[in-house]
Amino acid sequence: MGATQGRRPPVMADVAKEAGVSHQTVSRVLNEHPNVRSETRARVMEAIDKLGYRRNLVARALVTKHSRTLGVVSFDTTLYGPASTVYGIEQAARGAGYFVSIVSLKSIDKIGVSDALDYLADQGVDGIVVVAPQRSAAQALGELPFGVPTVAVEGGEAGDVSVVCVDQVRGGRMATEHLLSLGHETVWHIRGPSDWLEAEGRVAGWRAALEQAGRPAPEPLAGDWSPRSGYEAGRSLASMKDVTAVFVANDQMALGVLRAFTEQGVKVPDQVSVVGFDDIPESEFFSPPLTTIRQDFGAVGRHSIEVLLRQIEGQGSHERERLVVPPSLVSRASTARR
Amino acid sequence: MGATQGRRPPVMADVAKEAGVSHQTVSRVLNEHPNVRSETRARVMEAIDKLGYRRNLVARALVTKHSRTLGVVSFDTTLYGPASTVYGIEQAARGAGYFVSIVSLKSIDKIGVSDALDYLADQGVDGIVVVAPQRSAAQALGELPFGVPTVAVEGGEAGDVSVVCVDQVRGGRMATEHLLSLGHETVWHIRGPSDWLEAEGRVAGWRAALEQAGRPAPEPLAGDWSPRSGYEAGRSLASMKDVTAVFVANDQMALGVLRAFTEQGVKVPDQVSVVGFDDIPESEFFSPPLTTIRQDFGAVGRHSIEVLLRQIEGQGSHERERLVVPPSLVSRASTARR
DNA sequence: AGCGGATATGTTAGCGTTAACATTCGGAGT
DNA sequence: ACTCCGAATGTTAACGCTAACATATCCGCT
Repeated sequence: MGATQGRRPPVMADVAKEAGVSHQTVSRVLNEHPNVRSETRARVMEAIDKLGYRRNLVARALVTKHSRTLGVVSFDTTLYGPASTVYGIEQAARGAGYFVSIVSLKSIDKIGVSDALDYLADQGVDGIVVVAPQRSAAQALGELPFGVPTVAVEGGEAGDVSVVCVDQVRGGRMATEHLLSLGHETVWHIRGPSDWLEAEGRVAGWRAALEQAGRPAPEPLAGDWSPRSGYEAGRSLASMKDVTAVFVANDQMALGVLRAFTEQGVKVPDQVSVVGFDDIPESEFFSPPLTTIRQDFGAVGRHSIEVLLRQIEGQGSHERERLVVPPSLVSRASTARR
Repeated sequence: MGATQGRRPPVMADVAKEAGVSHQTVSRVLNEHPNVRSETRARVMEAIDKLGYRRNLVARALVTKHSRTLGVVSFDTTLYGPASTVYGIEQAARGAGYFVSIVSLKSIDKIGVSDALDYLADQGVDGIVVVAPQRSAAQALGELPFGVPTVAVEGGEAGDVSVVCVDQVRGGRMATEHLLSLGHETVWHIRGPSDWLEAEGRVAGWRAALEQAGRPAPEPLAGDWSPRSGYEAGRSLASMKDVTAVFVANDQMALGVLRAFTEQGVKVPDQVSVVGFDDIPESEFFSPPLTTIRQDFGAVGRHSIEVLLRQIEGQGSHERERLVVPPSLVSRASTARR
């Protein structure tokens, strides 16, 4: 007995005593303050090692008012797109020395997003990235809590915040132009849900490409991103005679389309060419391997963190940025010359 | 001038003054302490509303020593399995009033996991879930930081921690028995990487089922979970005459196998039956739709949080638990009677 | 009236860190 | 030798909250 060396983890004062300095000097060593004699520094480091001291980041956050934690709000991180984006965000954030706190929403309505933002703001995050691919989510960004810097990913013209997104319109255009360049008369489209900004963008690009080429735009078929909805749209398409090219708004639905065509004896790409969107890892091994538009989710994640950190660190400047990542065409065997 | 009503967010003392009570009473209201007159409570609530007060969780964490944050360490959350598990964890944690801080590792080596654990421990998390599907990751759980409660998901016989996992052996057995019951003489296997516990378990189940039926076990083919590796293994298999049934260790590789068989003119399920593992959303729309073993990732996530919270809240009890989630067979069109 | 014991509130003292200011010390400059 | 300055260190006071203890206040009971 005697010494109060309980199981309590050591604090700065313990290290200070061990090293024979004041706790403030320990703090200086930890924060790499220049004005510390290197001999003192060594002594402190030794004491830290000996005691197994770890600085208490909570106490630090209380006084500095920076938690070095970023919040991420996303929708269904089970899907490849959101999962990849969040992954990119997390990697970039950690690289910059920030923790990442995640909130995955089940349904992404305005209330859900607002709640999530409040929740994160309460926790004291230094900034927030909202992966807001739906219009309703983007709208929720209007009322942000208490000046927490925020960036929207895929957020369209979201409220008053910076946005990082993939150029969906351009992607839709690329897919369509690729098919037209192969000699197809026109291109059908299976679109995503109407409240998704990405779906809108892809439709717009598709329509623009057709218009520019002076081709008629058939009525787009509605899907919900799921393979099943693609399958159902595919069955409709299979029964029509004049369909030779289809641009499907994502790879999962394209898989459903391929399945439907296979069942109906429609040969891809001999009779119909198909282009998807996303380039999920499976696409290369569909039957046939799918031509698709690749989105660089990793880049989106990285950029969103860059923009956010710029906003956090450069306190004053309130200019909202808008960063657009270009998609790219990955040509495989599901498309052929007419 | 005069009043110091700057842009500074209000603190408890401000609310207290506004309501004409002490800050402690405000604290009691916030923490739903019973001994507060309902009239006082109302007055405090009103003041909170009026000032737009939000309690500072960092300060709270400093004094209570509980951050109400859980850490999650995972490997490549881009993959469907990990992504789904993490999603389940996050939902369950938030439901229980905890924040979730995520660290996604690129390569899951022992050092990576150790670093991640340190990192989270520094941040002051109340508990940690490690999604440790690789042996090397599970080993890193041996040296845990400073008594932070920890649960391993898919962690095998991980060090000294509780484990929640899917019964991989049983899954492998189910897949194999299903094929044998359809009249196949034996079942080939395309396995996952050897340092993955899940891969091992599935191999073991497959082997056990064959042994029990007194059938010869062919040498398993090696894969790395990717569709490409499945494709390559599939090409080998396609060139052999006596292959009529294949159990593939995950759905992505199974997709590659189907692709290879299609290319080689091998009909599934007429000539060869194929069973996968995971039941990813795409499997139902492969050509043909894939028979597979479903893992309930959501349940795994939920259970891991339950176990972890039990460990956090019931401080004393150190019994490590082991919770096994059963898989289930999803029968589709890629398997047929011999 | 007086007392015990809930019930409601206030006061004080930290939690472990950094910021701000105070102090000491060793030289360079005159 | 003396001043002055900057480098190195120490001391004190927050940060915003909860825990623990202290102080009313009210009620029923003898």
